Amino acid sequence: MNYWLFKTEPDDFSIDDLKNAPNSQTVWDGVRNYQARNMLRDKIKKDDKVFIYHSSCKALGIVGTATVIQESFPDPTQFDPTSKYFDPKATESNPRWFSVEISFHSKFDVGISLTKLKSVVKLATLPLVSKGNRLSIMPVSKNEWDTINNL
DNA sequence: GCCAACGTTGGC
DNA sequence: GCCAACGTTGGC
Repeated sequence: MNYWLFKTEPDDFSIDDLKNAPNSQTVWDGVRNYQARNMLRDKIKKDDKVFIYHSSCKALGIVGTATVIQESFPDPTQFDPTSKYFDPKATESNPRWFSVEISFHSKFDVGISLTKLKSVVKLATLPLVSKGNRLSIMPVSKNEWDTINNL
């Protein structure tokens, strides 16, 4: 099993939105970065665990966890002309962007702030805490996962 | 709102 | 394939 961190802007889609979604699940769509795309397409597998991170907001931090329930399928929004994620260069036979579906697992009573994460020496390898990082999907090692869960 | 860091685009 | 210009991300 592998571990991941997904960023989301809570004004757009928060951990509560995930929890309150039908069946507490959602298609993780709209990722438009090739490095993140490759992970969604090739690496992220059913039953993998995911930290949900709130970005570009007041309370930056990890706010809960989710589980991958369906792996690697074409992101449907790339084919939808009414979607802001529509990509005219993508075709059904040659999709450019991929998604996974995740299910809510837990919401932390108190989020783990970015400041806190940056203060933990063992988490220095986490891409999230490095300057200029822009990956919206990133791998988390088992050690990092356990460390964060025990904060 | 600012701006550093990074990714993408497109001319050559 | 290089790289300047541009666009976006995202913390502060």
